Amino acid sequence: MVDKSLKVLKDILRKEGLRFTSQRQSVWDEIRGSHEHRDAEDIYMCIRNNDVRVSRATVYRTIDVLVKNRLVRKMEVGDGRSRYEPRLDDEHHDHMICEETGDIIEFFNEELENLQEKIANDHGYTVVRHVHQLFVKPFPE
Amino acid sequence: MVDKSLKVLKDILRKEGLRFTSQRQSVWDEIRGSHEHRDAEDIYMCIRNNDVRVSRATVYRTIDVLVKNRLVRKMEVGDGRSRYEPRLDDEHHDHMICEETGDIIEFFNEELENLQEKIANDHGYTVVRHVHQLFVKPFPE
DNA sequence: TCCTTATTGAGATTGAGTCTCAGTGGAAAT
DNA sequence: ATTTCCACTGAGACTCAATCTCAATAAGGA
Repeated sequence: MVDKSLKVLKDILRKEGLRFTSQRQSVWDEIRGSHEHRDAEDIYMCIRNNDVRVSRATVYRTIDVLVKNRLVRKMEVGDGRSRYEPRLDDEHHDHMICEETGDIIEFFNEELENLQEKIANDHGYTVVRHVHQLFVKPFPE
Repeated sequence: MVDKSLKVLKDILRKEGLRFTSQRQSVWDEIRGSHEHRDAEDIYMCIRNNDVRVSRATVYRTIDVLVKNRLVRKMEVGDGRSRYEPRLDDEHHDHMICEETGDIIEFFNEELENLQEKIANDHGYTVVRHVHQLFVKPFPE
């Protein structure tokens, strides 16, 4: 598990002609280790709390590499801070954000995906990626 | 047309207990006058170029009022600058953003809207608002 | 081990957006 | 029309996430 993820990272760095460093490993480990949707500062602080020396700049730089290589997904919730989540398995999902509790629920709907592609096609395009967020509230009762 | 939009603005300001000022009128006129998706700096500069004295702070403050009162829709494209568009008629639409040309195409699909609500309902929520953006590219050839 | 050069960290910088506060002006009351 | 109150404005300071700079460090191939 750990070794496999490590290999994934090393392979990507090699492919990109980048060096494997302990900082890059720490950032990847930190993001991979939880499925929450975390911001860069949180990731940075958690790494530091584990007594690993790393700078904010390196955290941001490493995240960029991970996002570009699809190991991490970047998302905006609307408060100015980007959130990150690992994407070990390549399954895709969208997000439902509760405006009352801040909870983030993941969902996936095949029909929705197909509909999107159809709409794009109708306009002469094909979908490269998409952002779909439902800002919701619990049913009254 | 102009008078009607002006009345809409005045009504909202009155409702909110706010005063009608020439700056607020300028900001509303500027946004209302084009259907493009513009950022605050662009709106600010265009007003200044029309020889109207207004500050960035006032542009931001006025946009907030307009957004809160649903005269203007705010959207993020992912580059850190919010974009704004007028919503005179209350029709809703989503956006398709071409990653090659930067073109922004508006679209609306009833089926999509219903599907979203259904998905939220299945999780015990109701949709308050949503963000749906398709980042697309033209079909090859 | 040596050597090249990518990487790092500390801190400066950027840039969108917000805040402060003294001066201005809208508009209600007279 | 004048007064009076207090919301509004502008200039610029400030915030905060994210990026950049550059001297020092450390991969990792030879």
